[in-house]
This record gives sequence, structure tokens and C-alpha cells, in this order.
Amino acid sequence: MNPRSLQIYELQAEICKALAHPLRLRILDLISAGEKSGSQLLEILKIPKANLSQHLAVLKGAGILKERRLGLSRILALAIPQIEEACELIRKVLAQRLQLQGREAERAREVLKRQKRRA
Amino acid sequence: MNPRSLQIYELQAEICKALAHPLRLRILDLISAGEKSGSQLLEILKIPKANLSQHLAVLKGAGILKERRLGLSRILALAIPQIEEACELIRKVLAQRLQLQGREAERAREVLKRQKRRA
DNA sequence: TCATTAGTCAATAAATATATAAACTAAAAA
DNA sequence: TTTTTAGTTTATATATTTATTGACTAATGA
Repeated sequence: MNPRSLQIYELQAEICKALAHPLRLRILDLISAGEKSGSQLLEILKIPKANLSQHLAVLKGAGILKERRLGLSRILALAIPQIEEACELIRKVLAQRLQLQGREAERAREVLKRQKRRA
Repeated sequence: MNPRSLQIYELQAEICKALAHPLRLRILDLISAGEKSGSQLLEILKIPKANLSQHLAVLKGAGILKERRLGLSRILALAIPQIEEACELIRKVLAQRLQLQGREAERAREVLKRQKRRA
């Protein structure tokens, strides 16, 4: 295996690790809908600010988020918008599967009901 | 936030966690190029088989890989091909950035050389 | 200058992830 | 039936992640 490809797998693994938390995925989603400051995120997420700061540090560390100062606050934005695209692709698939599962469960319940009526 | 969306973030985070290792990303890539058995992967990856088994268990546990028996071996295939699509999207971006970084570093070296010649 | 705002840092405890070695198992072949 | 193949399981040591608390800092505004 050529070393450049191996390097890319490692980079990509670091990005996946940074994405591997529901809060961080939600944060990316919020920011992709429009740049936000930490305190704006705090209002929405309702978690301790030290915790938010840690999660943001993970995302910045992986190069997924970038930051600029604006007055007292720091404005966060996506550094690699394609990552959010990839995330949305995955979410679409998962949402579809959840819906499908839901419909299947409902169909199973219907079958049970009908059997009960007949008995 | 509606609970269905929160559930999807959690599902997605589990998938990202399963992807968050260079070996597992490479395994997915190998399998997406064509179904493979464990021993085929072992030949390519040259890692202890207990370790491969653990990594495959992670991928199967997240629902990313599925498995069928064929004689003595178990054949692995992608259960959600769109995940590999998303991974490739990310890899493309990373490869581009690495190339760009490489070119920039080279330009910087050139500049240094020219300065030395003039001195 | 002093207080406030927005955020980071450091320490800690608990939970998870990883690699490795060695024992184990199930299906197929001899 | 015994052996072999292909893979899993268990135990263990180490490292990493996460949430939480409380102290800290840098920029702004009164």
C-alpha cells in the first residue's frame, strides 16, 4: 500500500473520530445552517459551557471548524463544507431506514390485530 | 429539537465511531472494491486475525458490513453502500488538500533557494 | 480601573477503545 | 471420527474520550 493512501486513511479516521459524537454532529448541522458564536450554541444546546468548549476544541483540532473574532465573541464556521455534505448523505440514508422500520413494525402490528379478531 | 432527529444524530455518531479507525476505513475500501473473506483481508492487511475479527465485529455491529457463509469462509459485503460514497467524498477533499499543501511547501522551498543564491 | 462577557484550561472520575495472547468453536474435508 | 480451516471469544494492559467542577484569561464597556 502506498504511504500517501495510508496517510489519508489516518487523516480521515481523525475526522471520523471528531464526528463520532451526537452533540458534535448537531453542532456542525447548526453551524452549517449559519455561522454561530459559542453563546448562541449554548442557548440552543443547553449544556455546560466548558463541555461545549471541549467539543468545539475537538472539531477545531480536526480542522473541521474555523473561527474568527467578532467583538467579544468568536464566530464559528465550517472549514470543510464537504464534510457536512457527507454527513447529510448519511443522515438521509438513516432517516429512510428508520421510516422503513417504522412502517414494517406497523404492518406487523396490523397483522397481529387481524389474527386476534379472527380468534 | 424533535426526538427523531436526535435519534438520527445518535445513530450517525455510532456509524462515525465505527469508521474512526484507519484500518477499518481501509477494510471498507477493500470490500467496496469487491466482497472479501476474512482470510483474504488478512493476507492484504497482515495483522493478527483476532485483531481483524474485532475490527470486523465493530463494523458489523454498526450495521455497516453484512456477512454470508460460503463453504468454510464468511464473505463480507457493504450493507450501506452510501457510507462508502460519503467516505470517498471526504477522501477526495483530503487528497486535494494534501496535494495543495505539498505544492505550497515546494514553492516555499524554491523561494528559500532563490534567496540563498542571491545572498 | 473594575466588572462583565465569552470562552478556555486543568484536574478528576468513569466509561470506551485498542492491541495482543491464548483458548475456544463450528463447519467442512480427509 | 479426527483434523483442518476460518474465525470468535476472553482476559488483560494501556490509552483515549467524556462530563463535570472550579479556577482562569482576554477583550470590552461602564
